[in-house]
This record gives sequence, structure tokens and C-alpha cells, in this order.
Amino acid sequence: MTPTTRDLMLDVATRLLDDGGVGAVTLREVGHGAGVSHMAPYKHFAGKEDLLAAVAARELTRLAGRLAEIRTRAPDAALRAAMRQYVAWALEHPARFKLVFGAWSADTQGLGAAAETAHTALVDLVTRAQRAGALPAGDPVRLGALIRALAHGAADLASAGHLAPGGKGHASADDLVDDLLAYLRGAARR
Amino acid sequence: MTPTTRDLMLDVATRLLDDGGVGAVTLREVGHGAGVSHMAPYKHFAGKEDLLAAVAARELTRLAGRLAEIRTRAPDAALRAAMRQYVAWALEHPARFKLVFGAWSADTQGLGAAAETAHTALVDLVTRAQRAGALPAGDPVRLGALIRALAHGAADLASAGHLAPGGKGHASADDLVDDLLAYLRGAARR
DNA sequence: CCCGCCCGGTTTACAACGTCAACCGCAGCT
DNA sequence: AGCTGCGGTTGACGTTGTAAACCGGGCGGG
Repeated sequence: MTPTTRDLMLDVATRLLDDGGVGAVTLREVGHGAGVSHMAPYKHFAGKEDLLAAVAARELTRLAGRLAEIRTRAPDAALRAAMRQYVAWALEHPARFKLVFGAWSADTQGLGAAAETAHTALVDLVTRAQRAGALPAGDPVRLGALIRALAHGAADLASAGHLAPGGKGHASADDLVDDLLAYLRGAARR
Repeated sequence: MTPTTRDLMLDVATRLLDDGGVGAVTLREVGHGAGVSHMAPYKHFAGKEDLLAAVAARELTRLAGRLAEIRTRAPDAALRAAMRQYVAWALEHPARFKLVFGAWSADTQGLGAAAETAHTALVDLVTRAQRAGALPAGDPVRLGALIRALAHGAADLASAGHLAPGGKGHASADDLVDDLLAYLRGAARR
């Protein structure tokens, strides 16, 4: 089917997000970009917050979907691939990243549900890696939180330009993820 | 000496930041809160960005100062204390945290210099911990980046409410820092 | 067949914000 | 005394989020 006006608005909002940050998303321009008036968005969203929440939910769902695809690979490589995917996405779309993983004012739009799905997928990857001997034993939820927190922090710092102030010890976000997984793999063999 | 109008404005801006996020900091209200008109801030700052950069620089300098105090403790405990300080500060003042560690448009106000100071302090702590056998060998800059990235990510996720969706595997940001340091301490003994 | 209703859309209006421009009084130096 | 610059003011403008009121057309019930 031809895309609904609502979906068009989501697309426009996402594009604005990408080349100007959250502040550059203007309801008026979303309307105009979708070929309607500046008030039309209110017919589909309760307000700006709600629009952004819808964008975030769609992005999170897509991200979770790509994580799910990765699940079909070998357990030990899958986790690393998933974290690289996460980091690469964050660096390529910093504004989407900040929106999706920023504070949500309202739990509208099934944002929580999408997050739950992504979280479950990660825990699954961790469990499989543990069984493959690539991660130490222990609560997979907690281990997943550790890995995710590192990937998140590395991506956030890198995207803000706060990694590698000097050119010498230049560790990229990917490098940090690899470092952590290497240490954890070492801990598994003991 | 009695505080200058400029410092008053920084205080007002910081307060607004704390109870409303970056979006709630209004130049007009900064002026009004400092007892002057809505245009007075422009006599001290080039614009809103510049004001926020000044606030960020002051906060970063203070944070670095507290890290420097910690340096006097025992090497192995100092690093953990520093990371806890970082996390606690982030959770107590989420808006300041996002401002200071968000993307800086302009490097005005000595923001870069303050960051360099804090970074140096961290690397120093890491080096001392390595000598004390609490961390594995390796480039201290890179190891510092790893630890900082984890603390940053854990604090950011926690402050956004994205840690521990289920009540059971509830790992706090502090817990994650402890986990990482424990794994690293284990890796040092090998 | 016609009537009324709702849905997606429009126009108009308003208040808040960042910022530009012009003006102003006073301290301090020449 | 007069000029200058700094900290301050008032007023205006354009942009934004949002409220309110209006409107046409498709559609289900009489």
C-alpha cells in the first residue's frame, strides 16, 4: 500500500533528526515535509513528544530486528557482531541514538515493549556465548547489562568526540568493545 | 568578594538545568533570576551555547577537582572511589551530566583544558592501580578509556531508566562498575 | 435517499523563546 | 570637560509549540 501520511511524517522527522539533532525537528517542518499544513501532525500525534516517541519506537524495533538476525550466527561471534552493530548504528545516527536511549517522558507507542524485545535478544546472545565458553558464568542479565553499558558508553563518548583526546592512545568504540570481550573471554577460562 | 553578576547567572542556569533539563534553561529566566533584564546575559556570554559551555566548564573543573582529592587514597581503592564519584554525580545531576559529556559545539571557555585535566587524573589513577596489581598491564590510556566508557554508559542508562527492566537481575550502575573492576583484577592475576 | 457525524485537514491566533538593534548612565582616563 | 567603553535597558522580529474554530467529504443508520 502507498505510505500513510502518518508514516510519511515519521520519515520526515527521522530525516530532520539525522541532519540537525533533536532540536531541529520542527512540527511545522514535519507537516510541510509531508505535504500538509503545519498543524496536521496533531491529527496523528498528541504533540512533539509523542511524535518523537513514535520515531524512537520504530527505530528501536528495527534495531531489535537486526539483532534478531544476528542470532543465527555462531554464538561466540554473534555477541561481538551485535555489539558492533549497536556501536556502528550509534555513530552513524547519533541523534536517533540519543533519542532512543535518552529518557522517555511517556511510555507511549509501545516503546517499553520494543525495549523488552531488544533486551531479551541480548540476554539470549549472552547465554549462548556463555555456553560456548566465550563468557564467564554468572547471571546472564547482569553480564548483558555490563556489556551493553560498555557499548553504550563507548558509543556515546565517541559520538560526542570525548574519546582519544591525544592521538596516541586512540581507542575507538569498537576497540573498547573488543577489549572488554577479550577480558571476559579470559575470565571464562579459569 | 560578593559574587559577580556573571557568576550569579551561572548559578541560576545550573539550578534551572537541574530541575528541568537543558530545554528549561532560558536566557530570559537566567537574566530575571539574576535580578537583571532578559538581555543582560548577552553582556557576559555570546549566546545560549556560550552560557551552557561556561556552566559545563565550571562543572567539569569541579568534578576534576574532586577526582584529584581522591588521588591521595590507596591506589586500588582510589580508582573504585573515583568511578563511584562519577556515577553518583551523574545520577544526582543528570542534566549537568548530559551537558558536560554531550557534544560541545564550541571549544570555548577552556572546556577542552578541563577535560584534559580530568583525563590525566584518570590515567594517573589507572597507572597507580596497575602498579598495585589491581589492574592488568597494558596501555593505561586505553584501560582508562575502557573503565570510563563503562562508568559513563552505566550512569547514562541508569539515569534514563534503561537499566533493570525486570526487578530480578537488577544491576545498579555501581554494581556494573564493581563487576568490571573485579574482572580486571582477576585478569591482573594471570 | 438523506442526515448527521467523525476524521483528516486548514487557518488564525497566542505566548514563549533566542537574538538584533538602538539607546542610556556612569566610571575612568585624557 | 569630554570621549569611551562596559553593563544595562526597552522594543522589536522571526520561529516555534500549541489551542481553537472551522470545514469537506465519506459513511452508516433512518
